[in-house]
Amino acid sequence: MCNEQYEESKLYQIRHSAAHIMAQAVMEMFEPGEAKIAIGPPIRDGFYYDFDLPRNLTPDDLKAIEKRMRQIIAKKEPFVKTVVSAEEAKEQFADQPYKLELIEGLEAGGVDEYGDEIQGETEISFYTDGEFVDLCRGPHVENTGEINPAAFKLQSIAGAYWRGDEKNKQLQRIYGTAWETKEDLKAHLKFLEEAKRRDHRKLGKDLDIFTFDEEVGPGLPLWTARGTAVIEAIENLAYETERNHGYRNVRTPHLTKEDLFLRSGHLPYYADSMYPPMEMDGSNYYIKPMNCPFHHKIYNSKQHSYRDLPVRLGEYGTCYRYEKSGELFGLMRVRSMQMNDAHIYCTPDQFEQEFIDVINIYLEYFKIFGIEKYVMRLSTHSDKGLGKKYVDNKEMWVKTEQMVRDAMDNAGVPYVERADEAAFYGPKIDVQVWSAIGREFTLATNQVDFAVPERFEMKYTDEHGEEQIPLCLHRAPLSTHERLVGFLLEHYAGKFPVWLSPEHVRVIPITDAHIEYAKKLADELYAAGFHAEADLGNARMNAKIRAAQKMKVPYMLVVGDQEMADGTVSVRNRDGEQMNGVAFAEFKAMLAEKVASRDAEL
RNA sequence: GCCGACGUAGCUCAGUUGGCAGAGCACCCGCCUUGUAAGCGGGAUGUCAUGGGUUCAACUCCCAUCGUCGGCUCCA
Repeated sequence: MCNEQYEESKLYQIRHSAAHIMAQAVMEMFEPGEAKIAIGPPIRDGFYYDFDLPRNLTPDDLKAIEKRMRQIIAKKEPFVKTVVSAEEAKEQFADQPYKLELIEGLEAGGVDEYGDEIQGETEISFYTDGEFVDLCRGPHVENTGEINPAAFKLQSIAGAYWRGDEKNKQLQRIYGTAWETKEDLKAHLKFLEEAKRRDHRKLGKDLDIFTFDEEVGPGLPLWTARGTAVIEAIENLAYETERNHGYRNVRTPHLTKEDLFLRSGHLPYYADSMYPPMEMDGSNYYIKPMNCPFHHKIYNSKQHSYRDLPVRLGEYGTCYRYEKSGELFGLMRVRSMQMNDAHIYCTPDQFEQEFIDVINIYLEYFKIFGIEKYVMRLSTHSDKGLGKKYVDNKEMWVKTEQMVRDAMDNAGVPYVERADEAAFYGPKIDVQVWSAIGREFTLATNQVDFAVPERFEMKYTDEHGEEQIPLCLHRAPLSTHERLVGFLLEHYAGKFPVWLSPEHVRVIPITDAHIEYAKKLADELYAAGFHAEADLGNARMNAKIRAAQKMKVPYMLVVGDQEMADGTVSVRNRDGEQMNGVAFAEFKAMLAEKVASRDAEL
């Protein structure tokens, strides 16, 4: 459901009304004037309300609040709208500082009670149900009885900064979910359970892809042999694709003197998210949080003619960023990451083609991975951020943003624009994707950099023999290994296509008599470059098949007397399809073709 | 970093008012010699996250630290 439809739906009113009823129930828990209320909008699947309370809420409180909400619902109190003047509003909420701030915002105009910009006349209104009055533009259901008492549930308590600013006071937020029917609620809770099963953190453990260890440190994943197999398949794809698009690979160190990051301009902006420096021989050395400046130095290591451009330097570089502890999230936000990085140096004339070529690389990858739902987002600067978040050069911002728009429009690639989301050195196209369980991620990025080439004094000689400054593109179509594998685990629910699979094939002997043969086949497959294992454990064949199924191994080779006698295998795929009497050489050839083709089907 | 919850075997989890640390799966051993999603029997498995404290006695109560999770903030 798109936003506009949602905002006009009954469900939206139900959730909005449930938020009011919840606030009412919370207010009743405290002495008059003790509980301060902030805002409480509907959100996807539910609603929340923010409170400033004399004590912290506990999970037990949620049960009591739910109970009280059901009592309010039973009263069938009508929701009544009253349009008031700013003065009346201030009088009503004299002891509610957050509401007063909102009213002042409404009075000043241009901003609604959630801080979003609004157009047209600002009308201040109340919604009243029973004893409870809230500053609200509505709409709501007719009366509290329209909320199904069996179709809502309070879910969690969280801290949330007033107006989303960490300099402000942190409020207590209660999240709830509300639906029209009990069945809808049950379905939603079931979906949440299902999402847990498809969570990359669980799948990563079950499928033995990666692990974290407290002694190693938070946000520092360890890739197992199986995980590394997946990563290497991705790297092969990247190297092959980039080769086809004219990239050259480079390699750079993990450490550098601070001078480099001072020149790049990163240090003043990002020192907080870098690991602290190591002092050595009178210099401060930093572990690299990005690869860019190294590539710039490689560009600068020799002269360039316009005839050499574009120069495209690629590297799967490992970077380290000190993400704040609360920001870490499985493989999706980590402190060590290997980026599918590359920098393209080109003339302004070449910009459009280069930019679109990067977009085309995305599209190639999305096709291979079967990623159908994505949104390209053009992130632009904001004037208020100039000189702070953004390089202070408005002319270049406006110019490069238009260059990106033109490139996207001319290529016919749809995108949305979002202001105040750019990198500090230029506008960018981020690609948002959604995993199978609905989680949104920025996967790929394609960034224009008009600032750094000048800082690094990068040059090329044009056809008139004059020195020019190139443009730079930063791009990471496959994101980082960490984020991509995390995403793909959820995207495929662990059922990797054969070419990406951590284990292509598992050989299963039927009895002890076939162990040697099974081992021989697995060794031969491994030597031929496949990820092959033999299950030689003390268990029945059926149990071994079950184990392989649970690991989502695409192919199982079951071998017994028959197969040993005639040099064949019984091929079973993870969809349960079975082919008996396949010559081993034939299977090997089929697997080789399957892996090379990157075919999604078994 | 902030608010809150949680941390017991490799995994998933139980553990009563403070009184001998448990189950299933996995693992190891044995039996069976098996034909496409769990054969049977036996066995080993713990710094109850870490460090303090209270107590005759702490997995259990208190404090601190570390880590994870749900959010907020952030994501070059």
